[in-house]
Amino acid sequence: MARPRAFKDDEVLDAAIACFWRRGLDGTSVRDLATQMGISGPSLYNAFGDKRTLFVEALERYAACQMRERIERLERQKSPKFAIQLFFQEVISRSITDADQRGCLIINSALEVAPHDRALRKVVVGYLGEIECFFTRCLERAKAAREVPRSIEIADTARLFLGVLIGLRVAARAKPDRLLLEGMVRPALALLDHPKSPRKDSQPKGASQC
Amino acid sequence: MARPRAFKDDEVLDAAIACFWRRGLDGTSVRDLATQMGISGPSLYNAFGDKRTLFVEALERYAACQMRERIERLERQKSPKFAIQLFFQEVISRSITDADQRGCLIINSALEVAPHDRALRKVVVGYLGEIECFFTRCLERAKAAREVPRSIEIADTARLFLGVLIGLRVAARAKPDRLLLEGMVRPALALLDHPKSPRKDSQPKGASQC
DNA sequence: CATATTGTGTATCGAGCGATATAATATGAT
DNA sequence: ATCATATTATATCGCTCGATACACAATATG
Repeated sequence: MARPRAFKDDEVLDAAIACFWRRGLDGTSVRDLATQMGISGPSLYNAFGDKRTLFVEALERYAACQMRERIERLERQKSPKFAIQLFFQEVISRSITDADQRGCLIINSALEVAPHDRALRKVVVGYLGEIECFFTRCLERAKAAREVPRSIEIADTARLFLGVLIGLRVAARAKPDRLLLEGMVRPALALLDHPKSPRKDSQPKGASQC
Repeated sequence: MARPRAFKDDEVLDAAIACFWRRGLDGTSVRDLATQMGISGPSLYNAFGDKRTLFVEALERYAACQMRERIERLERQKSPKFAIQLFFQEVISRSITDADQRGCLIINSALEVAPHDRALRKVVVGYLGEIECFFTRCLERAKAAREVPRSIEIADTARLFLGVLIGLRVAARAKPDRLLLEGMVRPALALLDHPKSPRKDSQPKGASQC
């Protein structure tokens, strides 16, 4: 029995995500947020508490709309091995396309805010764990389906993929170069191929440029 | 023919490194810097220009004293394969020991400042390139010495190691857990082992905890 | 319609930011 | 010793930060 909101929470939250994604938590001012969200400062505080709380909600919505969306969509693939390949292909594609070089909000937060904020660290670690579990599930299914070599160590390989993903997204913020990013991923994905598969082994010769 | 500095540039620069390493460029105030460096604000500006210039110099000194020191020291190892293994072992050890979870200043900067600062991006990309080249050189030597399988693709494997290193250092800032970090690295380093090596293949069974 | 309750916009709070004007201080060259 | 020059500390600049006090606007219930 009072005046209703003049905006939808999810829509302004998307604008907040855009801000935090580009500039991080500290790099985004409340004024930036209010402007991009199309509301005024006090409305922001009234609806979301304070800046940090808004960040937590934006991060959660990001996780749902970006990370989990991709995971669930790819996991509907018939081939779990192909799901993993598509995952990296998609991330690389996004990374070299994005003009703002935003990377991944979760991974950006792992570096920016996790070390200084215990509560947020737990949240971020949880999201990273979800990604690792996606890899784990895919690897289990792939192994059961004989899509990958029997010798693969699932837990460690999932951790490797998580590491490569993080490395990929961070490297892309500084150097969004397709050669670099695909080169990073290729030897990791090659672990999924059967060792006796057809060898197209010819490698470019010559000394390195170092 | 004037009043001499009351401090040594390198010493106060080390204090500046400590600040930037813990809190980043934006997270460190000039007052923090001056206090930790043991000098006053105007002295800082007189000696180093402005905050960003100080950061560039601190980053360069970090690269010299931390990154290149490790690279050059490990490259004096007889075995290039062992050099790579030691590299990761050392980084993991530091990562889980560091109470402040500072990670690597270069990698932190790749994420914090590189996307928004063209000049600094080139600097950071240069440092990352030095790391990649370290891996490349080690792999070339290892291959020539038959320490690693002939089938290894040097360029991509070096990129993978760079990616895993970045992933490792970022993940460690959020979750400095030995199991996770060593698990990440293990399958990557396993690429360096000869495929026919003794199989200690027994893997822990059971479903994952996801 | 009247009232209670909530959302909104203007204007502003104190605090901290990066950077400096100013003047006193300390040294090498003459 | 004196001067020229560079370094130093105090105090403060204008600005932006996150967060709010306040008054007004809009709706559900009586």
